[in-house]
Amino acid sequence: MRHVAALAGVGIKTVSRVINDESGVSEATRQKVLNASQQLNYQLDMAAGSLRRAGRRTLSAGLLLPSVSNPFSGEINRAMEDALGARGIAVFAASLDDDPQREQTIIAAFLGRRVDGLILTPIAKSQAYAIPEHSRDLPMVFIDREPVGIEADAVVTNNSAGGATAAAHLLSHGHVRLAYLGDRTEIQTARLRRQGFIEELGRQGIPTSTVSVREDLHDEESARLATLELLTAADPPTAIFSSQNLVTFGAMRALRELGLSKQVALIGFDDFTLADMMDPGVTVIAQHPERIGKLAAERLLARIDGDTSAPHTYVVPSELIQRGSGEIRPRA
Amino acid sequence: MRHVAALAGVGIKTVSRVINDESGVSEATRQKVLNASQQLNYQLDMAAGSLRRAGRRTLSAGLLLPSVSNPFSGEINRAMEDALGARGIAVFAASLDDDPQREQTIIAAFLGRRVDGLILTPIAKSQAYAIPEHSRDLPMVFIDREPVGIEADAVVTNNSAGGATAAAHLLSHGHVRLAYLGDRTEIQTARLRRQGFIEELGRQGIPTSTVSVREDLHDEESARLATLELLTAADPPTAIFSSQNLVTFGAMRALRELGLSKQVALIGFDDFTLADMMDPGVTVIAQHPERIGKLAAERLLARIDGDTSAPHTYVVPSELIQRGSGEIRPRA
DNA sequence: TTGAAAGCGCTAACAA
DNA sequence: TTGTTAGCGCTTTCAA
Repeated sequence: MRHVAALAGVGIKTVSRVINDESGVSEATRQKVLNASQQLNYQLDMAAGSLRRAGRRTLSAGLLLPSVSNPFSGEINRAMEDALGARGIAVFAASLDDDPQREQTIIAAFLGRRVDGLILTPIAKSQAYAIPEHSRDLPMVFIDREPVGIEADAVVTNNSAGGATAAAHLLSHGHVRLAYLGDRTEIQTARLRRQGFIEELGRQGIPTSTVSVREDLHDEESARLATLELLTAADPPTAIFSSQNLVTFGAMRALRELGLSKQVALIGFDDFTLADMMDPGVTVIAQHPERIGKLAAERLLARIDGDTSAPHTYVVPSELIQRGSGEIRPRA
Repeated sequence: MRHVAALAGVGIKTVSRVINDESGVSEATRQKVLNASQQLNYQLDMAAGSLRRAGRRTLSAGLLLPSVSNPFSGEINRAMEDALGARGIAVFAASLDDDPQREQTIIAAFLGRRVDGLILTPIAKSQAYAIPEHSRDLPMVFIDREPVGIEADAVVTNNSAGGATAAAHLLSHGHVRLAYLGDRTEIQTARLRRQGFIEELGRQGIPTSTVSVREDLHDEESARLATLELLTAADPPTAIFSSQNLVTFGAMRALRELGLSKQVALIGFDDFTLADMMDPGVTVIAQHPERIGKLAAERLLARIDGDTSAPHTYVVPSELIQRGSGEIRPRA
């Protein structure tokens, strides 16, 4: 900037004014500065600027996701980028891998970079450790899961309603013996999906004893094995609700191995690519990651802009998408 | 930092030394400083530090991808995060959407944040515009496609070899009438895949006239329509090579609509989730995004560390994965 | 309309 | 082993 000022023959503050599009610069001076800055290929250093700027905005935000390589996270990441990018905010994304330790490490790394805000899927049992930062005015929005031990905005899918929808849908197709295949029970969303599913069954008079619940399934293989066991036992279920993508995949594999894909109903939580190309197409309770991401970004921007209203949890509805597997009726 | 120094009753430089783990601080002083910094919940401001630090490292890097929401990019993003994160480097990722305009805008945004390096999938016809930055010592590594108009490291899949492998595989299963379904021809990788495919056919004596080439397919629907046309015309191909994921999906849909999934061979470039669960399983030429990402990150780190050897293009081999669709033989 | 001076939080260079 | 001073590139404040 000094160099530009020298070349243009003006003061450094004038250059700053031109570069930042502030008013109060004559057109002639403006042109001189613009020329000089082009000649020198000048690039404003945002970090240096934010050091002094009121509010100290760095125009960057941190995004903590299960893993940037998972499609659900990818959609959220993209929605984030679009919404924040429109305001000139760049986003640091990082993967948590279900590791509470990482959660803290990454947050520290982002704080060190003085991000203007944080959007995160909480992993640790409690986010109370973040209270000092949050109350120090660092905007935070939680997504997918509500935070524990701290009051902050959150944007989540209506997990229990999704589970209930799945239950009602299967019941309406005549099933009585049902199974729930769930992820690790320490995961809040998994618990809510189960709860919604089981409660709806209860409301409709299905005794708990005829519902098989298998949990702590966190990958395809464990889900496949659990499904195999379930279906080869005495009095197997005629319908399965799987609480998550990988679990759904495992269940699909087991059904195929047993030749039961067209006999046993299946509803999976989470939509996935090519679900309609399976045979039968896979009925799912779809989440809307792009809406979640967009809404979370909007909340973050509002907080950055000074919104100090009470923290609120925003719920994005899930949606039943019928593709065949969920509409299979039990054999007579 | 001043506050910490005051509270600990030491000089500011001593605090700096402790926080940055420099040597030459007595254990007693160290503890005093550590205590004070914990009490104040002190967080080092990296941006301020890099302003003065020799080399001006910001410990951040920029990653430009087709879209953070696409699975291939997601894998690369993840590999990047792992490799760079191990060195304390945080990554800004951004989506290009095949828009050359965006490419420049985003690069400018990253330069303004003084990233230590840039990893990018080039979109624009030429990257010559980046020469000033690159020669000004900004490390850059190109991935997926080689840059044009600038000399820099690149990490790419062996696209033409992948195309040739597909051709050879189909020929070895007795096909004579083949079709190539390609993405936009201005995309370098698409051109290379076609070239490898066609050249291998030539080498094995297949006349060009028996090869149907349909290009400029950039989404599922256009690929589906092209495939339908191809298969319902006179003398249809008995084998299809599709140059990209979405194109493969479109071809799969068309084959299914016509009831030809088990009659017409299909090899797709790019692996995808559930490819083995299709009926038949889809044979693919798989790329290795995680290897590409890792290698690119390593090259970037080497450059950041001062490697000044001549730029080089690294080739990551693709891999044929047989799952059934590519092993279908033509009807007698 | 323009610019000089101070200072953001930190590290380099040097002095004690 | 410790501390002081200068200054990184910018914006703020205030004066011209």
